[in-house]
Amino acid sequence: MDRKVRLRFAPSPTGPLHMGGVRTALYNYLFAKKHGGDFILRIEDTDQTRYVEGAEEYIAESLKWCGIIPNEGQGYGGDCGPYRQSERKEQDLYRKYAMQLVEEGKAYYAFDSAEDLEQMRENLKKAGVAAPQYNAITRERMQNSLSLPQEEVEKRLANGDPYVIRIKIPRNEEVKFKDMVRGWVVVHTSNLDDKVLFKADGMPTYHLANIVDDHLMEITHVIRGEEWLPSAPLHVLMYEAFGWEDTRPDFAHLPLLLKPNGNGKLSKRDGDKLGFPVFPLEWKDPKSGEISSGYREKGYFPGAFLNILAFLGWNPGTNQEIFSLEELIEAFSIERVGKAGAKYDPEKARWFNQQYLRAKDDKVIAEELMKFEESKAIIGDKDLDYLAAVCGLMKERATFLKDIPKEGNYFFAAPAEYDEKTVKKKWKEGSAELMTEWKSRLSELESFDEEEVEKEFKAFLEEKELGIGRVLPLFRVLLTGEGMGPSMFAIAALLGKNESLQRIESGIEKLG
RNA sequence: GGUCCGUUCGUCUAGGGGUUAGGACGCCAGGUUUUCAUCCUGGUAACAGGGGUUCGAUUCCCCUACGGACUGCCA
Repeated sequence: MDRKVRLRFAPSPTGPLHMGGVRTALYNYLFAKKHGGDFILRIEDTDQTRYVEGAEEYIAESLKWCGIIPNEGQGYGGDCGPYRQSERKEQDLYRKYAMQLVEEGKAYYAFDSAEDLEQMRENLKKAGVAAPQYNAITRERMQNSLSLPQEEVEKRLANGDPYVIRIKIPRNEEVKFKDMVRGWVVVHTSNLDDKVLFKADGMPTYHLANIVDDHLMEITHVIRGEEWLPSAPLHVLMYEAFGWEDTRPDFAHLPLLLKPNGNGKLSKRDGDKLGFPVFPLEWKDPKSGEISSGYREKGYFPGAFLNILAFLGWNPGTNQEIFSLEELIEAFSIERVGKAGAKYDPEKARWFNQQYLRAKDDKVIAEELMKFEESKAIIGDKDLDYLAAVCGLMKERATFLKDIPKEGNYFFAAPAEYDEKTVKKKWKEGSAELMTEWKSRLSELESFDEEEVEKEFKAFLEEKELGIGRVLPLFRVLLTGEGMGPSMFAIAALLGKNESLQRIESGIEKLG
């Protein structure tokens, strides 16, 4: 087979995409790009009852922010559209395929109501059956085109009685397929039930829509979460029923993302409870108005976010950990995806972002910083060059972009208060005089750059016969209000002569 | 309950029949630094348990335990 590699990401717009979903999208994207293939975005909105306002837009925006750009699909065009399943349904596409299976005896009509089904399950449970199924045995007692006389079926159909179409799972067969990450998986058909393929509302279920669309869109590889593993045998059976086994995509089921502490998979609820986002972008629930934080708003770089995600379940087999998207494409291979669930570690996520921050150009950081309103409020009208210089000094000690103006607020305004601990420890009798003297020394300086200030300071120390620890903290606290920070001489130089002198003066006044 | 999937330092993981079981995050200690951070050096810490197979098993097989997913006219 030398078909063109084509992968799709097929989320359903039932809420914001969470980080596990983004990882699935990423792996699909990486695999596609690695093999020179297509990456398609398809919207699986066959459940009208679960439609959530804004969710589809959220998905699109999230992928854009991450830089996972489909080259085909909803919002991107292509020859296999529409890419929204609710629109494909309009063409009666899915009904046609479901009917094909009915006509071939591989699927059947079922007329049972929700109550009937509930009743059946309850009865079976009472009888000691732990997992009641609609299957080869129970369907005999239900109302369907396999159990009812043909005239009755035709009558009901003609009558317009609501019905669904169920797949007729073959008896006593082994379903076998080779998962790209797990190897051979074998399931006996006696454990499978007659899943609904086509719903009473005229919509296909996930299973039907998924298989039909993957086939029509010529998908070659399906990479999805482990939660789909149990229904993979059903899908294999469906490809066989349709006679599409030759072009059936290969499957890969990804390990789940687990919550950092305790057990269970990472859920939407965990994030803000445990102090980290689970969503790429901030999300406001349209109904409850509840806000969930996002990586973007928290200050993560999209590249760092992707890097974090890539390493949750995959590794390159080398010691390299920092990968650009291009490098990920180059290095990715599905064989190196692990089988076990990965606990998400927010600490390591922060480390990744720190690495990205450090590697970035000061000017780029400065520009990106201006995108955050809260940062802009601190920065004020300072120009970009100044801001870039601040970033240069601060980025080594920051994890997020926004830390820079927050922790370096003294670059933008004179300190309003002075670090208590430092003042208590260092500001003593004679400190005011000492600093006044230092101030006059500074005022005589002709060029006020880092080297000059440092040279002058050293000379001052020597004259006074004082240790650096006696004087520098005073200088720092007057200029910044802090007891720690980057090089004092660089700070002074950046603030400039006037501002520095002024701060010393007003500081001395306040501290006495 | 049933079916399926999984199990190497606290976490992400490499490795794989004979290794001092490697790296990264975190943590700890030391060095550098005016301070904090960075940076450097070092340290802490793991093959779930039990049976096989084998000269030898963490690696292969089986069982147990534990964890997870699924078990909807949801996806």
